[in-house]
Amino acid sequence: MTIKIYNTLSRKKEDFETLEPKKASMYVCGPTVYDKAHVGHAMSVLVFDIIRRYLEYRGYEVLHAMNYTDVDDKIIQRAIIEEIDPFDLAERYIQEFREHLDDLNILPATVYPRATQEIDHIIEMVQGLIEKGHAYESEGDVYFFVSSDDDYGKLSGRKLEDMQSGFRIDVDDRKETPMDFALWKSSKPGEPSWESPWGQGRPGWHIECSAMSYYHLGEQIDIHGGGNDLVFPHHENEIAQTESLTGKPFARYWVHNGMMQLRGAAMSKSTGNLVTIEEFLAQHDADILRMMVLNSSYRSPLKFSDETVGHAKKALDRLRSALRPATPGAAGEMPETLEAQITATRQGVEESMADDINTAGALGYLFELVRAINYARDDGTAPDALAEAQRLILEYTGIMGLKLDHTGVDGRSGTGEAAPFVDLLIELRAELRNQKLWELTDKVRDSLAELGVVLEDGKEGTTWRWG
RNA sequence: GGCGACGUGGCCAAGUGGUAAGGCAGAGGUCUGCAAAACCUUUAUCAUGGGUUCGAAUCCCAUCGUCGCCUCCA
Repeated sequence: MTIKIYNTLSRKKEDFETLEPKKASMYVCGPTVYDKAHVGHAMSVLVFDIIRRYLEYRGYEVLHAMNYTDVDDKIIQRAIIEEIDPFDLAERYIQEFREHLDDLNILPATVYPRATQEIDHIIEMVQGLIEKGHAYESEGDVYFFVSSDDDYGKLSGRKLEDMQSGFRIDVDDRKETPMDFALWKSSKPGEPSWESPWGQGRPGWHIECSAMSYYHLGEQIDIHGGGNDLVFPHHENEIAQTESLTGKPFARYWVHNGMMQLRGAAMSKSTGNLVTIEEFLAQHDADILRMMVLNSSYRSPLKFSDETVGHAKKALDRLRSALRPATPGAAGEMPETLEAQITATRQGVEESMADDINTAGALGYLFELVRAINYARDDGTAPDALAEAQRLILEYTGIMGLKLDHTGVDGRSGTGEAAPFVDLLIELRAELRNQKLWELTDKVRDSLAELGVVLEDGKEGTTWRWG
């Protein structure tokens, strides 16, 4: 089945065809590390993790690069305020981000390039652009000459004339034209800087990604991704730089995720409208955030609120409900409805995922299978006869990166070490039930519930799970 | 002001030409000491107004509204 993916460049879904068969190169713009990352960053990382997992499921070998911008104005500013070395500051947040990636069950990228470790490549690229007449040096800065790029604006759909007419009067004499952007910035005393043919300085924001993509993945790549707030100017400028140098199309598919919204506005570091990943994970299972992303379109805005978080949690519980074992002693055969639903789900999920990674559509089919499984269990279907459908749930949720095991808020996992104690309480409670001491019976259940343990009395006895 | 995206039931959200998936919440029921869970039944004509078409949530135009970008931001 052909994979279709939405390309920001063409504003259409396109058939996914890689430069090399069965190999996909993907460069995703990572964070600028000057502060704690928020769940919006996590969303972006999750989206591309899901895409990557899906491509691997479809047999692609994925070369995946995610960068850290570890030198820029914000980092320098922040370092001055905190009176620490900017490199230490960046390092601290990179380490923190790495831990988040791990907690969020993100597959490790092939490479994690950083601007400060690619200075030679960046300088080489800037020089190449100057030689080709696409950039010029001015008082120690180097600017990209936007007018030299005849298709500048093609990604964001802007025309140079429109932008310049609406542009504020820019009194920067160092630039030829107002839209020109810095490839290399001369440094002030005390700022991090590197030797260059144009004096001491540091790279501009956009060039680092062009350079890192070029040197780690090649002149041309299959997927270039990031949040849709990066379309302009960041990705527009990356295209301008790379294509002006190579004369070839840069990325085949430009993929952008929508913004996470909090209180009606995009989460943003600069406005402080955010929930950090740290705060989120202190209270919730990582699967919940992934579920929120999965249950909507990756390109649309995603609302973050107590309510939407709650929805995701419920949806996860529902998926897990399908994995509960068959009723003890059940020996029934697989009902036809379940068999039919397995086929329908398999087909539906495959079609949905191939259609621009439509995870929400795919989940719809999984939930239908959940219902069929639960129905079959109630109907007395034997464990073996449930197993195939349950395996399918695990297989597909696995492709989406869900774990479905329950890790409690404070790290207790699965049935874990608390199990013998809970079992003991259930045993005692069974005795109370026999004696019809309902008040005490209910008290045990309520008290356990407060500790996060949910008791459920069924025909074959009491079962429990983390709630 | 310019560019782009979007507007589906109480909430979240699929569906891009043939009479609306799924989740949550709600109502009724089965089961249960009660509850929970699970299961069954049930709840929409797709922002508004025009147009194209045998037929539109789905295409076109207009209006209203929301969001993003145009300065650093996933």
